[in-house]
Amino acid sequence: MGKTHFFSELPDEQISAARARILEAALALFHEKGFARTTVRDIAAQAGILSGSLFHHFATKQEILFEVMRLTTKALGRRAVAAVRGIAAPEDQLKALVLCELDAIHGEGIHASRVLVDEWRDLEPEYREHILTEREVYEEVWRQVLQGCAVRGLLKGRPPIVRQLLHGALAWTRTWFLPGEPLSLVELTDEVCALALRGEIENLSVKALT
Amino acid sequence: MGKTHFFSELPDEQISAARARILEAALALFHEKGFARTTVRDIAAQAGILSGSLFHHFATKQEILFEVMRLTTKALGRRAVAAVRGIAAPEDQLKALVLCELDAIHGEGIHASRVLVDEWRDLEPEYREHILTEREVYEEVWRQVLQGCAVRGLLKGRPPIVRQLLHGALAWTRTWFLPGEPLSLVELTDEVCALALRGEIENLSVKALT
DNA sequence: ACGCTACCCAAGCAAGCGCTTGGTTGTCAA
DNA sequence: TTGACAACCAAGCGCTTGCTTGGGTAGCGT
Repeated sequence: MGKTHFFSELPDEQISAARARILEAALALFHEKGFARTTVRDIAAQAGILSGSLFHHFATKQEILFEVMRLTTKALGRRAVAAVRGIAAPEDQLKALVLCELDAIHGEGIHASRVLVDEWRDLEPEYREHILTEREVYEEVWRQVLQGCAVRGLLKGRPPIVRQLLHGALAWTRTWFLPGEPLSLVELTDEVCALALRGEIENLSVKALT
Repeated sequence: MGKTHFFSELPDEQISAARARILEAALALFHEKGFARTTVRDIAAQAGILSGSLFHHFATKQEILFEVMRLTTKALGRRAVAAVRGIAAPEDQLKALVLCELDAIHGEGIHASRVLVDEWRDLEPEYREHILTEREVYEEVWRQVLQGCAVRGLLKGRPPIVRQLLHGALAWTRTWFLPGEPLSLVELTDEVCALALRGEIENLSVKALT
C-alpha cells in the first residue's frame, strides 16, 4: 500500500490531510475493485477511520467518486500540457502525448484511465458534465497535436477518429500490458505511433513476427 | 424493448423458452446498467415473472451473468469463423473481422463488447477461466488473419500487439460511435484497417481534416 | 479558564439486496 | 382419473449497504 501523493500536483487545490487520505484510499480501492464493490467501510478502514467519520468530510459516497475523478482529470490535463511544452515537431508531440497517457495508466499514483473509464457509468449524470468540462483541457491538447500532424500529412486518418481509436487502444492496455514484459512503455509508445502516423517504419525481422 | 433472438445462433445449445427470456432480459439490463446495478428483481420483471422464480432456472445471479457471457462469447466465435470463410486475401479477411467485431458491438441483440468487457470484473474468478477457453475460438481467428497479413508485410506492427491495440480501439467505439453519424460501420472499418495496414491510403481532402 | 470548532467513535436505522420457503397452478403421460 | 413434475407466486429471512445520530476529545484563540 505505497502512499501516493499525486494530489500535490495540484497546488491550486486546498485539501486537508484527512481529506487527502480518504481520497487516496478511495482511488486505490476504486482502481482495485471498482466503485460499486467498494463500501464506505472499506474506504474508511483504508484511511484509518470508521465509516461514519467519512461523512464529516464528504456528504455522500458519490461525492467521493466525483472528487477522485475531478482531481484525476485535472492532474491529467496538467500532465498533458507539460508533456508537449517545448516540443516543436508535431510527430514528437504526439509521441510525448501517447507516453503521457500510458504513464497515467501504468504509472504509480494516478491510475487515470482505470478510474475515469471503468467508473464513469457509476458517476451520477449530474456530476458528469463537470468532469467533461474539466477534461476539455486534456482533449484540447490532443486536438491541437493531431491537427498539427494532419496538416503536414503525417496522420493516417481524420484527427477526431484517430483520437478516439487511439484513446481506446491506450485505455485497453490496462488489461494486457505490463511495462517491461516484453515491451517498455517507450517501446509501446513507438508501436502505437507507428499505427497512427503515415510513413516508413523499420523492417521487422521474421522472428519478431511471432 | 425489441425482442432479440440471438440465442438461436447456437443450435447446439438446449435452452428452454423461459430460460431464454431471462437471459435476454439480463443481457439487455446488463448492457444498459451493468451487472452490479441490475437487481434480480429487475431481471425478473423484464422477463415477466417474480424475482423468486428466477432461482428455479438459475442457482445464483452470478450464474446468470456467466451464462450470458458464455453464450455471447460462443456466438462471437461463430460469427468470426463465418466472417472470414471463403475470403482469400488476408487484408480482406482483416476487414471482414473488424466489421464483424464492430457489428457485434453496435448491432442488435448481442452487445458483445459491452457485456464482455464492462462486466468482466464482476464475473467471479472461478467462472473466468471457462469464458477465456471459449473465447479462444475467436482469438484464434484473429491470430491467423493477422499472421497472414504479417507474413506478406502488410501489417504495421507485431501481430499480438496490433491485435490488442485494435481490440481496444474497437471496444471503445461503443462510447462515441453511432452508425451513420457521420460514418457508417463499413467506413469506420476502412478507417481502422488503414491504421493497421501498411500502404497507400486515398488522399484526404483538406476539408476532411476538420 | 473558557468556549469554539474540527475531528472522530460507538451504535444503529431504514432500505435494498440475493436468495429461501411453502404452497398453488397448469400440463401431460400412464 | 390420477400422479408427477416443471413453472410460478406470495411472503419474507438474513445480511449488507449508505448514511445518521449523539456524544466525546484534543487543539486553539482569547
